[in-house]
Formats: sequence, structure tokens, C-alpha cells
Amino acid sequence: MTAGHLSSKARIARKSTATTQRARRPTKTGVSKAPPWGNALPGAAERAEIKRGSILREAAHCFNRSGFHGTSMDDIARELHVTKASLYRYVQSKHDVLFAIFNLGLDSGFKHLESAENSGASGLEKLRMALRGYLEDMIGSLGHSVVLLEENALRPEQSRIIIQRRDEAEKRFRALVSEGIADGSIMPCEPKLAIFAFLGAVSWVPKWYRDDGEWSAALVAQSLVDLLLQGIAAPTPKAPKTAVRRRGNTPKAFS
Amino acid sequence: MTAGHLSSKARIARKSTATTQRARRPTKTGVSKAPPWGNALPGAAERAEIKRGSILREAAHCFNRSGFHGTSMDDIARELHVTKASLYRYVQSKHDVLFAIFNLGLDSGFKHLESAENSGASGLEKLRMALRGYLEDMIGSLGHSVVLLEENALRPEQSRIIIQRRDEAEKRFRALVSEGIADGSIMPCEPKLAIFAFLGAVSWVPKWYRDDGEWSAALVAQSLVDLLLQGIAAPTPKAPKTAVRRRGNTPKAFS
DNA sequence: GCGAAGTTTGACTCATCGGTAACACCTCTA
DNA sequence: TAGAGGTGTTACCGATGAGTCAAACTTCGC
Repeated sequence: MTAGHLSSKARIARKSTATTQRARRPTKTGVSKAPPWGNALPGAAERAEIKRGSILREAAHCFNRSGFHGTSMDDIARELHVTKASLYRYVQSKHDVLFAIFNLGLDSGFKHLESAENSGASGLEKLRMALRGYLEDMIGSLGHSVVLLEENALRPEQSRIIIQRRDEAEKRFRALVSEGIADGSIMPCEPKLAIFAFLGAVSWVPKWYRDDGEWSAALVAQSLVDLLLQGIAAPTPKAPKTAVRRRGNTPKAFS
Repeated sequence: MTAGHLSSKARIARKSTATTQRARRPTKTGVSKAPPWGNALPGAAERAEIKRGSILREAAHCFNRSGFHGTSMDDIARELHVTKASLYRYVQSKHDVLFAIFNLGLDSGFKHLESAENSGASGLEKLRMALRGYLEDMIGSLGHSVVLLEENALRPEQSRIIIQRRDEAEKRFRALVSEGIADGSIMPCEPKLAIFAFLGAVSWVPKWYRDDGEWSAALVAQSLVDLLLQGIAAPTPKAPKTAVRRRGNTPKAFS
């Protein structure tokens, strides 16, 4: 979560953290006066955060299936076996939900981008790490969020922030391609086009991936990214420095 | 709603074709009695067909930007400088529009699939032709339709038809991969995964492609597909049979 | 068990949207 | 120029959905 983009939204989240920190406040007297919020509220705040997470996860699932406008708050509530009204204790609005989901996905992207950039590997391998980590989160821990879709459904203010973050991420992905071309691990190509193609293929996965299918998230993430990167990897006349080069696109676990 | 809605929908389309065929009907007498519809109606029917096409094209554009549920009939009408009500002279319902757009995209896919299959080229080159043709239509003549998206917005009956056609198309794409593996033009890989990846990257293009950008539709289609297919193309120790192998992914026209 | 905090709910408001119908207009032919 | 067919429009209806609110219920320390 970047800057002040959740200033108004922050009401709920901020409250919970603040309360948590206040939990072990000093007792005024020697009497064993446990603070009234000492036990109750921290647990409550924690529960609330979990519930909010469930809402976001379920909403991501629904949005992914039927789109933002095609999903009603009642739909999400029904899936969680509560009523619509109770959702509004944990989220501020439907747009708030979408905005949070976008940010979750982008957070994941930046996380893997950063760890890749700091890895010291070649441009190609950095790109592999970043894409793979992002995709694995996308279809694993996150609820199949298609982050780059439906940005037009956001409020202008939120849209500005999301598009800016997304552009920043795309820029850093492209930079990895350029780095790879410079260090010889990637064939000369148009970084912009390559990244569009890769992010397209990656963003498409939640559309067809099934949790109960025969392929695990990790397997799909690895195989798909390897397959894509083969398209721009430089031929390897000499064995590359450290990275393992997989030959072929069918890792062991495929049927 | 499921049963009779097609028969009633057919009214508009059927009428126009029927009328067209009836235009040269035999005159009852020897008198030069030009049939009252002989000139007027064919022209009118033709105009109506053009207008319907405009609606579909504009709707595809809107759906692509804001999604099916995020686009109102008023939005489409406004874009065409008419009122919502007048749209309903040319389309039966909003779902009718979506269904028609899906079918337009699928028609294009099958068209290029067929001509590729009959080309006698290698599996790799057939795949290249099919993907490239499809993508070029997608961002060229068709209005940026993302055919594979929003299929849940369709009515059950229509959804059945579209998903069946889409599955058929995917099957034939995968068959091209298998053919390529068999004839040695494509490296061993999982055809299902490869096609998912390629169709994802291709379907994503309308999300970022701009008509007024620096890249032409033909250029994008060629470059993107070449880049993707490099990922599964077999290494070419000997010069390949007939097909031109482009080296690198940056055709002449790229900046 | 009491009371207070936190939580869920049913019942409501208001706006939007798909679709319809009656009417008005425009453009050709006779 | 009369009138007929096709075309577009204004005004409307019913349904759906986001979001609110006061009241009921649950939980938990005491």
C-alpha cells in the first residue's frame, strides 16, 4: 500500500492496528484491573481483519468470474453465508473492495519484482523469478485476482493510483528485459511488446486455472513462465553462469 | 426464455435475407410493374445490416473497455449519436449483441484455423498463420473484441453454444501444436499449456492496443505471434523447408 | 446472570438500466 | 403532393442493486 491513497478508507484498518498497540496499556492501580479492551478488542480486531480478508478473497473470485459490475454485493455475501449489510462493517464500499484487490495484486507484483532485482542473477533469470512469483501468488494465495482488468470500474481518484502503480510495475518488468539484452541473456527484442505478451499470458491464467485441476499452482507458474521466456532467451552456446537451464517445457510433474 | 427466444430473435435477420431473395420475384403481369420493394427494400435492408454492424462494433469497443455489465445500452447509443430505443430496431436485446460479438470473433478464429489447416505447411507455420490471422482481425476489422471474456454474462442457452465453439477452436489449435511436435517443427511441450499461454497473450492485446498508436495492427500481430512461437519452435540446425524464419523479434518497422 | 461491546439482520431508499410503446419524422414512389 | 414504409424519439415501466439504519442478537468480562 503506497502513500495516502487510502486516507478515507484507512478508517477501519487504522482503527484496528491502533487498538492492538494500545492493548497492553499500564494499569492505573495495583488492582488486577484488566483493561476492558485488553482481551476483547485485540481478538475482535484480529477477527475483523480476517473477515475483511475473506471478503476480499471471495470478491476477487466473483469479480474474476462475472466481472465487477456483474457481481453484486449480495452475491459476495451469499457466498460467505452472511447478508449484504454485514459486509459493510468490514468494507467501506464496493469500490473499496475492488481497490483493495488491485492493491493486493500489485503488492505481490512489486514484492517479487524487488526480490528479483536484488538477486544478482542475469536479466533473464530475474525476469523469470519475478513473473513466476507473481503468477504463483495470483493463482495461489490470492483469490485468482485479475489485477489488470476492470481498471475502468474504479473511481477516478483510485484509478489514477492503480494505473500509476501498474505502469511503474510494467516499467520495471521492461527494465529487466533491457538488462537481459545488455548482459546477453536475452535476445534483442522490443521490451514493451515482450512484456505485454508475457503479462497477457500470465494475467489470463486465472481465467482457466482450476484449483481442483490436475496441475498445481507452482507447476503451472513454472511451466508457463519457462515456456514464455524460451521465446526471448538467447541461445546458449556456452553453459550459462549459475542458473539452471531447463531443457524443454515439460517439467517432471506433467502428465 | 430459453426456448423461443432464438426463434423470435430471428425475425430481424431472417426478414432481411428473405426480403433480399424475394426482390427479384416474378411480376404478375406483363406491365413494367417494378415491385414496390424491388429498389427500396434491398437498399433499406442493406442499410439496416450496416447499422447493425456499427452497433456490434461499437458495443465490442465498449464491452472491451468497461465490460458487459459495465456498459449500458445508452452508452452504446450515445457513442453512435442516437438514442437507446432506436438500437432496438436492429438488435433484439443486449444479450443478443454480446452473443453476436462472440460469434463474430469465433467466426474469425475458425476461418484462419481452416485456411491454416489446408495450407500444407508445418505444424509450427500453421499455428503461426492461424494465430496471426486471428489476432489481426481482432484488433483490426473487428472492434477489439475480447471474445473469450465475459462468457458468464451470456444466457445459458447462448453460453452453451459459445463455450462449445470455443472449446472446438482450442482443440484445433492444440492439434496444430501436436502436429508440429510430430513433424519436428515444434519442441516437445504440453499443447494445452502452450495454447492457453498463446491465446492469453493474444486475447490480452485488445486491452493495450491503440488504433492511434505507433504500431499497426499487422505489425503487432506478426511480432507478437513470432515472439510467442519462438518459445516452442524447434531449433533449426538445417535451414527449414520453405517458410521464412525471421531471426530476432524486431521486424523492420519497429522503432 | 448483567451489562456493554461488537455483530448481524430485515426493511428501507434512491438511482440506474433494460426494454416497450406511442408518436413524430423523413424519404421515397406514384 | 399524398401517403406509405421505414426510422428515430420521448416518456415511461419494472427490476435490480448499492448503501443505510434501527433494532435484534451474540459474546464476554465481571
